[in-house]
Amino acid sequence: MEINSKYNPAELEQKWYSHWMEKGYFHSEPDDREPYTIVIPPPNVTGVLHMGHMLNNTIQDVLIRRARMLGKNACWVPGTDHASIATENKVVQKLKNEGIEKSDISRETFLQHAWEWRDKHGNIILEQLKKLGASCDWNRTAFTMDEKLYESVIQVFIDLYHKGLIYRGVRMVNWDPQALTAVSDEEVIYKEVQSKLYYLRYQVEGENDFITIATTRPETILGDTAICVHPEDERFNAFHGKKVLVPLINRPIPVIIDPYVDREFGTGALKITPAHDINDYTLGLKHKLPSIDIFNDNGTLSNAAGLFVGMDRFEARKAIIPMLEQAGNCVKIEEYINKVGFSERTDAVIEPKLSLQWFLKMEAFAAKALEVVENGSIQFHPPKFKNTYKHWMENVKDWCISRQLWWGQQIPVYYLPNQEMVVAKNAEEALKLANEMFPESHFTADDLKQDEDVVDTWFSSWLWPMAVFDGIRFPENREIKYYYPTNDLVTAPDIIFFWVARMIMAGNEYAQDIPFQNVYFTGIVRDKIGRKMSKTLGNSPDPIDLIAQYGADGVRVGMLLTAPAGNDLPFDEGLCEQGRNFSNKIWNALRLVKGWEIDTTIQQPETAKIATEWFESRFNQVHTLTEDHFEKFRLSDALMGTYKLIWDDFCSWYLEMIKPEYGKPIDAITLQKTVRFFEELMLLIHPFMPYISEEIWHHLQERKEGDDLIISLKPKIRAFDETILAQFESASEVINSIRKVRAEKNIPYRDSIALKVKLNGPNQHVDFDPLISKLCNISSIEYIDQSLEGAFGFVARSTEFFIPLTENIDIEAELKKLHEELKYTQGFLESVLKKLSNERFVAGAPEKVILTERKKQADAEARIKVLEQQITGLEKQ
RNA sequence: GGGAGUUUAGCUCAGCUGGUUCAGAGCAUCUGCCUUACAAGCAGAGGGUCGGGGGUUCGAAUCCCUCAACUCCCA
Repeated sequence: MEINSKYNPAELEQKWYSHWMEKGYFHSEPDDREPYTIVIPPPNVTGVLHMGHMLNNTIQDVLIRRARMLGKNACWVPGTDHASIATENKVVQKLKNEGIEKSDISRETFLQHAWEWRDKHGNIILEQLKKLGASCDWNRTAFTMDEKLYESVIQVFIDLYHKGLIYRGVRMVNWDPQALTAVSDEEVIYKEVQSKLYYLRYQVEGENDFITIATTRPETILGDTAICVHPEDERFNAFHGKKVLVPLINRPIPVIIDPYVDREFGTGALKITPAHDINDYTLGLKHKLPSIDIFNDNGTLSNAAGLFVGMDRFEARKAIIPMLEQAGNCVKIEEYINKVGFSERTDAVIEPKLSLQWFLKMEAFAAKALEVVENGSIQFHPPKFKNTYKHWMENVKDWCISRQLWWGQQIPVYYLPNQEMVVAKNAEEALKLANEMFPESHFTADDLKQDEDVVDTWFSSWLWPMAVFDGIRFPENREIKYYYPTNDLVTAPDIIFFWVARMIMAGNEYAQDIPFQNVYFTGIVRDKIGRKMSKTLGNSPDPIDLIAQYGADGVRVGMLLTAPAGNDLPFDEGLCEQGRNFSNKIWNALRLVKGWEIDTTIQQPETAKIATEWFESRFNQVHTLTEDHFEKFRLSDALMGTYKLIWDDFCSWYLEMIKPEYGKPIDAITLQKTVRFFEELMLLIHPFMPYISEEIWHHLQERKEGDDLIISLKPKIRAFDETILAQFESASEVINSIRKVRAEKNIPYRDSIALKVKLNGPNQHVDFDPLISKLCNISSIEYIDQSLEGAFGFVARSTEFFIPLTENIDIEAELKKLHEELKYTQGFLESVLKKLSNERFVAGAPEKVILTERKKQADAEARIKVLEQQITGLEKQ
């Protein structure tokens, strides 16, 4: 059987993914095994796979595959969220292209379009995850607008309302006067704009004195309800407690005192317009100022403005200046650059606007959610995010949960003609409730008007770990009991509050338990010059192209190699190339092993026996280390450890050690052990490289139906022999030195050489002598008592090695090399002696440290002696 | 403006509560090799006064102070 010398992933990946799916290996049902559960951070249903998803889902797949191989009942629940803002935008846009305006169609019709859109485009991202190899339980694919999740959201809203935690209140939102909707903070783009700073003076009531303020929005003076100065700003002491008149309309407003004012900015006096600026709004609340909303929803001035009613806000700004100048209120105008928010959707200038919204009280939730992180019930990886979390939870603000949109869970509040409201899960119940509350009113269905708004998408995501198991509607059901709390959550730190914290809160409230035990925060994937990868910048490679080019395994390895938890990942295609090269390396190791003829009659050579013993220990040593890395969620270290075990220890050392001479067969014991090692290596690498490991697994042996790697148990950690590992270390030093001599002297590998050894202490590599011979093409190793003259040599630790050659030796060069080494060793010895002669060191340092220093001293002294002997020997020649 | 974090080889990062061989890894670089598994490879090599300064200590990349640069979050 001829195996291609280049590993070709595309075909094999398809083959194995289908096979795993057919066998139902990803599917989980509750049983008596220990569960291991991950819920996917549901990607946006409008999204396509980007590098952030690749990283995030690769990590989840590594964890879930590892859990499966540890014999746990692994369940990874996939799904998407409905992303109300983004999806609604897409649908509005699509309808617009078809000549349909959202305002011209009913809510029902719009939602039909939205569902159509979702059915058509909503699963792209999940299909892409399959290419990556994600072993999600696809039977459990969930969507935040699915009936059970939708109902859970409504149920929770109603419950929290009845608990008095949900209330309706006024709040400043980002208003888009063109789209006539509030937009979220994330949809506001701040741009630097060349504008003007107007200095306006307000007359003190009943006096001929003035106070001057600076503003970029002179038209908003019509909504002013105070002037604010800093309490310690002596320039304004005279104004404390007085009233001033708003220019043009002469409304008297108070001068208030608050340290919020930046004394350096403008004149040090600040106009306060609570209805149109978030900071002013806060100050207004604090000082109990009235709010005067001078704008209509479309950005024109309202009756409340008193002047310019019906005029656009920017027109009004132009119009007011001449009037102010004429009235003598305009002191000066300066050029000024400031940041202005624009709507991502319409590019209209965002107007901060007060509006009536629904809120959820957060304080009690936050306290409990903080506690479970502080007391370690939930662990963050890396732990530094505890600080961020704590800061958020201690400065929590009530959650505005309403959105002026249609795509989402509609708020279950019904308004009655008598200004009252009822909260119920549907119209029938609401009607029933309304008539129970007001029996004399005899309401009919038409009297009830449901709140137009939907809840924030996060208000469904926060229930995700429970709702996917239907644990909100049926808290006692078998699945929620079995799978919840989930084990690990993998997500990005920028949603630590939006999502992570809120899931913890919801878990406390509805399951009386944490939602997960560990939170692994990934970094942000950036491009080579440090920019965040984004669609708008166009600096993100298409992950699907990368997979086509390097294989899913290659890309997975590439992503993980430089992605320690919480650190940003400067992405470089070279990393995927490294991953691909590694696949190829493994592939070629297979070709080598499969190429050997077996001869059951031959004895196992001594070299192979030592090699298998050594590798057995080496494997277990590295295995132990990688397990530790896994436990600490240091996945890139775990991967690198396994990578080097395969590439360096297995391929470069072990296979070379046991390799039969060209054309010669291999003995049965060695081959059988080698195949087993190879299998175990594939078991270790499988979570990182699922495809190639499965493929190799099936090449190594004939497998029975269902004997697949993905469901095999990973090896148990076994003890390892430190002595043989130390011997190898010693032997590898010798081998390296011989190779160096060969390289320096241009001695080709095919020319065998003799090696003479003069021991000056214990022989630390004796068992490996046959391997030294084999790997360095040594014809004979001879132990001698006298230094050999006229030979090349080197000193490893305190043992001298000589390679007799016919070639002339450059004595000068050899001497120079020896002198350098001697000088270095002497310097080293000196520093050790300095330490040891320091009384305070000897008195203060622990016994162990002193012992190692003594050993360093002895080793250095022995080595110096040997080097000096060699030098005198050479000098005699 | 407030808070958090980062600063170790050309790049990306390890380095746990200060103490083993004079600071490690991967990639990149350089040198030599088409050696019959692999040039997507093999065998070697070079490269860091651990951001600057100060301090504590017998001893500091590791603790403290200070300065600087960068990043993120909040405002």
